[in-house]
Amino acid sequence: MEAVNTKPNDTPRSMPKHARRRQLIQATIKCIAKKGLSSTTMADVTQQAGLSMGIVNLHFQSKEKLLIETLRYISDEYTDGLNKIFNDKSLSTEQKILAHINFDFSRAIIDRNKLAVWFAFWGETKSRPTYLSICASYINEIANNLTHLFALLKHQGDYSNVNPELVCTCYTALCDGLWLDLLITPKGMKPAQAQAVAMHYLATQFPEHFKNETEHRVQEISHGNST
Amino acid sequence: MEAVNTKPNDTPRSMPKHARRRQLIQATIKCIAKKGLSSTTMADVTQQAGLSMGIVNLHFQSKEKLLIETLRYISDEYTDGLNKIFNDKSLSTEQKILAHINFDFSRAIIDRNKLAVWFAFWGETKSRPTYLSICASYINEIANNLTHLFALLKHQGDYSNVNPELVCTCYTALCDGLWLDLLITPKGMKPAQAQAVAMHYLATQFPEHFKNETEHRVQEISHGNST
DNA sequence: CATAAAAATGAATAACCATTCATTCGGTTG
DNA sequence: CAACCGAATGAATGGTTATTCATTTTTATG
Repeated sequence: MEAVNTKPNDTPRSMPKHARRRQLIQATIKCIAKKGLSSTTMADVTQQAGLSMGIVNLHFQSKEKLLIETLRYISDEYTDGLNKIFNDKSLSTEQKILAHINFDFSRAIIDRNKLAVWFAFWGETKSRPTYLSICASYINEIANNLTHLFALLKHQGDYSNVNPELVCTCYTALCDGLWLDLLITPKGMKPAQAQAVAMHYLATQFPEHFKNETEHRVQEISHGNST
Repeated sequence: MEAVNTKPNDTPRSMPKHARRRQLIQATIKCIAKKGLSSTTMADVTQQAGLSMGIVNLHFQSKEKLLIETLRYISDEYTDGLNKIFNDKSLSTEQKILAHINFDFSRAIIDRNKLAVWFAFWGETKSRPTYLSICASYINEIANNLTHLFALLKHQGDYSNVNPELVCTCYTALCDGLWLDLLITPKGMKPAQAQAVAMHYLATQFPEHFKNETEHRVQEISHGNST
C-alpha cells in the first residue's frame, strides 16, 4: 500500500498509461505550435516530452495515430467543456449562452498553441477522412445544442422573427473567425475584444437580453465610436 | 500517368517563365488539397504538373519558396479581386458591399482546393513568420477598405450607433468562419447559404439597405423560420 | 529478496525526400 | 543547316525520419 503520489512529479517511470499518452499528446500540441504540423517529427515530440524515441510507437503504434488522438484530445476538451455548460441545470438559457462566450474565449481554449493545432488539422480535413469525421461530429453536436438554446431564448422576449438555426450558424462561424483573428493577429486582437464582438452579434438578435452586456464590453475596448 | 494540365495546350517546351511558375503553383494547390500540406512532396507537385523532378528547384530554388509563392498567389488573387471592387468608381457603397459578398463566396474563391490551402497555411503561421506577415498584410489592407465602406454607409441612413470598426471585425470574422463551414461541411453548407448568412448580419447593422436583400435570400434556403 | 511482467530506451534499419547537376532537348539565330 | 543557349530532365546523392526490437530499467508479486 505505498501510496505513491499521482502528483505532477516528473518521470516516475511508470505513470498510468493514459497519463503518459496525455503527456505525449501535450508535447505534440507544443511541437505543432512551435514548428508547424508539416515539420513536426517523432524526434521533436519525444524530445519535447523528455522521453525516448520509441515511446510514441509504444503508446500509439504510429505517428498518424498520435496525430488523430491529438485532434480528438483538443476536440474532446472543447466539447466536454461546452457540454458541462449545456447540461448545467442551475443555469438559465441566457446564462448558458454567456457561459459559452466566456468558455469559447477562455485561456484554456484560445491558447495560441491550441489554435495553431485546430487550424493545422482543419487544413488537412480535405485529405484525411478521419480528421474530417472527428471535426464534423463535434461541430454537429455543438450546433444542435446552440440552436436549441437560441430557440428557447426566442420565446423569452419579443423575438418573433429570429431564426434560431440561422443565428446558430452565424454565431458559430463568427466565433471560428474570431479564433483566426486571435491566431493571426495576436497583437491586434485580445480575447476580451473577441468576446465583445461575439456579444455584439448576439445583441443584434436578442437585444432585451444582451444589449447592455454588449455596450459596456464594446466601450471598454473600442474608443472610436458612434457619431 | 495523368498529368492533369491547367492549360489546354500541353507542354510547349518553353512557356514564359511566369506561366511555368504559375503552373507549378497551381499543381501545388491541387496537391495540398489532395494530400495535405504535411505530405505534399516535390515529386507529387512535379508529377501533378506533368513535369520532371528538378523543375521546382529550377524555378523556385526550394520547396519552401514554392510554398511561400503559393500562399502569395492565392492571397494576391484574393486581394486583387477585392481591390477591383473597392476601386470601381461606377459602384455605390452599397453595391461594393454586395459585390464583396458575391466575390467572397464566388466559385473561384471558395473552391475547396483553395480553402484547404488557406487553412493549411493559417495553421502554420505561428511557426513561420513569412506566412504570418503575408497574411497579416492582406488582412489589414482589406480591413481598412471595408471599415471605410461601412463608415460611408453609416451616413446614408439612420445608423448613428453603428461602429464601423466593430462591424468590419465582426463581418470579416464571420466570412472566415463561413469559409470553414464550406471546407468542413461541404454537404451541409452551400455557397449561397453562406452568402445569406453574411447578408443577414449586414442587415442587422444596415437594415434600410440590406433588409429585403436578406429576407429573400434566407427564405430561399432555410424553411423552418419565424413564428 | 528473487523473479516475473511491464515500460522505456535508443541504436540500427529501411524508407523517403529535397536537392544537385551532367546530360538532353527544342527553339532560335545567323 | 549548324551552332548555340536556355529550359527541362531524372538518376544519383546525402540528409531526414518513422519504425523496429534487443536490451535495460523499473515496478509488482509472493
